[in-house]
Amino acid sequence: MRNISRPLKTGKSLGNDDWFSSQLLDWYGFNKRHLPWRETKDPFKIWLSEIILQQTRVNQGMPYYLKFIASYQTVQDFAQANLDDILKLWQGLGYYSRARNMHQCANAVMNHFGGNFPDNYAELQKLKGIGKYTAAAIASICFGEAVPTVDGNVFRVMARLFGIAEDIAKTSTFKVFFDRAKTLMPAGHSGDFNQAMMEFGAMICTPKSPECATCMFETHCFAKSKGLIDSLPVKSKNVKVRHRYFNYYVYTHEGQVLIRQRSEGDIWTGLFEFDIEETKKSLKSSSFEGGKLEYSSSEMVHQLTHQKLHLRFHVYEMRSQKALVQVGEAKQMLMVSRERIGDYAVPKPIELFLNNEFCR
DNA sequence: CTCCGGAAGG
DNA sequence: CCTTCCGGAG
Repeated sequence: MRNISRPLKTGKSLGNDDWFSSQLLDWYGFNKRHLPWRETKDPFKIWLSEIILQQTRVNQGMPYYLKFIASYQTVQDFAQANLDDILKLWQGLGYYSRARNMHQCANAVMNHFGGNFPDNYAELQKLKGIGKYTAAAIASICFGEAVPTVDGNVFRVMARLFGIAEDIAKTSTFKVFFDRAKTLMPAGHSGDFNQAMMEFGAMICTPKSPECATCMFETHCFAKSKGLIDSLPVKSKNVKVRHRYFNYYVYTHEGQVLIRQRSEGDIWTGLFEFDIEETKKSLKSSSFEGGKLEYSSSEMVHQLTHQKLHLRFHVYEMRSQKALVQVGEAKQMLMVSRERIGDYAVPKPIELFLNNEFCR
């Protein structure tokens, strides 16, 4: 990438008229990454990319964006798709409610807006999965509306440059950043300005070890001059991790296996898994008497922000096909062949088990 | 291990 | 206002 950071003219201050935005847009023009969703203003593609990029870095989201665009060219295609197929494409990306909300959103666009996304900030926010951030992204990029996208990057860039020390975890702080960002937006360039702010936060003003040496705002940056780079933005946190113990029972017979779709109200809604017994304390050794225990895996740990999952897999070989069918009916499970498990969306640790231990 | 991050639901 | 939803990077 070219480094086009330029020294600042003297006598200018950040946030003064459009000096800040012209510097930022200049930097963006030379240094932006050329990403597929930056080649279009199609609301469907912008919507898709923005939902994928929520809580997800570009490098991780890219293959998913390409898969989705290859499978669904329009919001109509997406709306008509089967939710299970969408979840399968989404597998591994996390926060699966995003995929379910997208399906609802696409159907609302078809049924209430004639297949066209609404063209403004307020209406966009009425759609499932579209909040203030995504509505601002679509409204500014696709329709030129002057609304700022305040995401983690924007919080960080502005908190550091301007020395805004309000706690970004508090809801009320959002308006402080939103209003300030809006005053900085250059007329007629809201989409590029928003993308430039976020790109700058992702490439230069990063959470850890930002590239202050190549930053064109270095000499005017509040945090840099005060030595507060590592303490801005201010973000309170209250993380208490809950331990959970998932005992999985994998019932098999001659290449057939039983799986079940997870219901609402917990993690991994809509994804498939094996028969599960959740225990309070530690994992159980084994408990199923209906088949021959072939194998028990070692404990697998899967760390989420608020949960630490302890998983163990017990593989049982049933005596007969009939026995397997009976268990499946009793436990309301679906019988599939090992080769077809890949057609179903599964959580990350199940995918790891399948790839590393079960289907080898 | 810790940290990061939009939207929904309570 | 607070908590929950997920996986990857450092």
